[in-house]
Amino acid sequence: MRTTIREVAREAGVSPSTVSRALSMPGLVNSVTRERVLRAAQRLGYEPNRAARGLITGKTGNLGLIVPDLANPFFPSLVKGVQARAREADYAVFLADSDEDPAAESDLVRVLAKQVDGLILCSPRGREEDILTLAATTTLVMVNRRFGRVPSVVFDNSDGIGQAVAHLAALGHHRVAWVGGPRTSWSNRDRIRALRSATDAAGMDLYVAGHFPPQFEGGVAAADLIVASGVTSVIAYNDVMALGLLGRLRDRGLRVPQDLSVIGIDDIQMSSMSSPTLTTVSLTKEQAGRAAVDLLLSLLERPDGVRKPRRELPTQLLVRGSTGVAPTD
Amino acid sequence: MRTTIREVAREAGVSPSTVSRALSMPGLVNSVTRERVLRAAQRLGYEPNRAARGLITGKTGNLGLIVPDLANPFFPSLVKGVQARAREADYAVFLADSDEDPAAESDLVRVLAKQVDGLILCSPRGREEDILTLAATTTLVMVNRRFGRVPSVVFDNSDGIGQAVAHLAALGHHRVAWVGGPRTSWSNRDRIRALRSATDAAGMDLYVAGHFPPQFEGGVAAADLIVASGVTSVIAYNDVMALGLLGRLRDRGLRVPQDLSVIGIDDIQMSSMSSPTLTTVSLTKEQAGRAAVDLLLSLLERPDGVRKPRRELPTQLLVRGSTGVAPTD
DNA sequence: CCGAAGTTTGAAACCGATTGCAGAACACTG
DNA sequence: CAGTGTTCTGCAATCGGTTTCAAACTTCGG
Repeated sequence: MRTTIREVAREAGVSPSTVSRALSMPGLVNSVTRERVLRAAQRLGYEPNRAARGLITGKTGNLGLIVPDLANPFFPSLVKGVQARAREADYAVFLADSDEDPAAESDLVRVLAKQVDGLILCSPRGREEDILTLAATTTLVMVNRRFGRVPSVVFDNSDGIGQAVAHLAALGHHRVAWVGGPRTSWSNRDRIRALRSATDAAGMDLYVAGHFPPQFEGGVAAADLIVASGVTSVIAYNDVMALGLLGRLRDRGLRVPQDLSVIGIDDIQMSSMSSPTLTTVSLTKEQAGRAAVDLLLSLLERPDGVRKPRRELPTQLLVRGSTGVAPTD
Repeated sequence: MRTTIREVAREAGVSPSTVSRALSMPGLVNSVTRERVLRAAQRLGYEPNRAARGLITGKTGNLGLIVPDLANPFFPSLVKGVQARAREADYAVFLADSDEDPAAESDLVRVLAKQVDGLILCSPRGREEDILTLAATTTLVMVNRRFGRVPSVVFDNSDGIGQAVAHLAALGHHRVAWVGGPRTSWSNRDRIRALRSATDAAGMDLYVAGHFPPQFEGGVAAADLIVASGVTSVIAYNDVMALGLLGRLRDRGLRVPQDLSVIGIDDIQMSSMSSPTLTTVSLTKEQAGRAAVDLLLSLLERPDGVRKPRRELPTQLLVRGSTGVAPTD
């Protein structure tokens, strides 16, 4: 049986109220009494019961995190960041994986929302109105998506993709292809917009290969289109797809980067392990997790007066082995 | 403000006690009353407050899951399984990542243990006595490790590795190397034991290349030892290491599987995407997550009388592109 | 038709904390 | 020394459920 506040009170010779105050509003209790209480609590190994506290304060001390697919290597890093930051702030994290299923997602959200103080939601494809409804009743932060006044943490795709295009231009490339992710994904739209303006500015030709599932197979599927299009360089929606691309290109006997330069986005672990290693726009995924928690916590503290309910995280091109000078042909 | 049991009671014209009973012990209340209560609850969208319920029942309805490193592709699958099964049983899951740090781990455990009904622990390297102490005060299930009477879910390494050795033997290999994982990891010890008895039985020579970190770099580091040892085949502690091995072998100009056959263990996604694709001992990771939850829930129901507090999951060799007939030389 | 047994229901206590309110103790002012 | 503030502490109510206990009402056998 766990020790209760009453036992601590008895041990310290004070009332439970005093114990409660000594622990959570130390200023309100005489310093010698406080000392006595703290020692008693220490001696008995007392830790307040969160459920009981939550019952009266209305706070649970928990955060919820919903991701579409943990198997996608982007998310574990994010989760780690959320986890770590939440722990520092003494919050515990409920994790839910919606398996890319919007229906499951809204169920999860509904169940989870009741048990947490706030939610972090990665829902690249959920309907905007659903999210708005949710945001009206729950404190939430979106990751990797932005619309309306919903607080969010996103990456500065523009900057990273700008760097990538500049890198390709510097290597003498004039034609670049885009291997797109899911049509409905916010970040896919954001990235292609960024890419368009970068290639326009650099005077490069852009070939858009359309939309593919954001998995290895998606990259494989896109490869032949890319080759046929006659570009000398390609940027993929994410690293996993870029790796699929590399695999298929190798199978077809094309050399990367001699024949074709390839750039991914994300900087997942595997991208430094492929051969050639993958040049990629690195996203600070753990940072994003931490930032989302920070934002959420400040929203919980003062629901209205948060200066910047939208955070944008830096991105950085990492040049590795999959990009090289354009073929002279 | 959420609707409380009292509002439902008023709406249905009964007392709160009756509402409580109608919902959680339906047999104890008259069927027409029950109907009325259920309809009222429905109408008001009532959902019991878990904290309040937990306060009196002593149950939280939550499970805790502690993994050493989410970035290791083995774990996301496990987490998904745990998640999915827990949701079916109407439990929520607290996830904690200990970052491979045993000290952090015991902190996490202590914090988490108070907020959950039971814990699932993946702690390949934690001290046995710590885990035993913990098991004495908390209902817990270990995954991928087994000792004492602590309930556990493990894989049948023996079978899978037996299949791998038989496969190699059938291809004409007589010498096989083992690329070991962390010295202190339980599954590493279990696997090498299984491998020893399989190679002995098959009359094959076994070269043990020692211990390496269970990451890509570990496989890279082991590669040259393997080559120098003159074996024709190699089994790695896990897929990530096997991929590292493949990478380094390619860099050195060796052909897989013509010069050397490589087998991994885990069947992570990436292993079907490498080139060559990786022959591997497939572990049913999601199954393991589900099994751990099942075991945990049955332990919670009847703390003593669980027939089999240790579950062993099947393993299956998947033959892909990285194994072939032994070089004739 | 009465008493015993069985059903249903509600009142009230309780889980373990927090907090509004009021009284006690003490210091300070005039 | 009375009067007025401060500071500190305890009582009791409260959060939203569950559960014990007993009362009220049925049902049934004799």
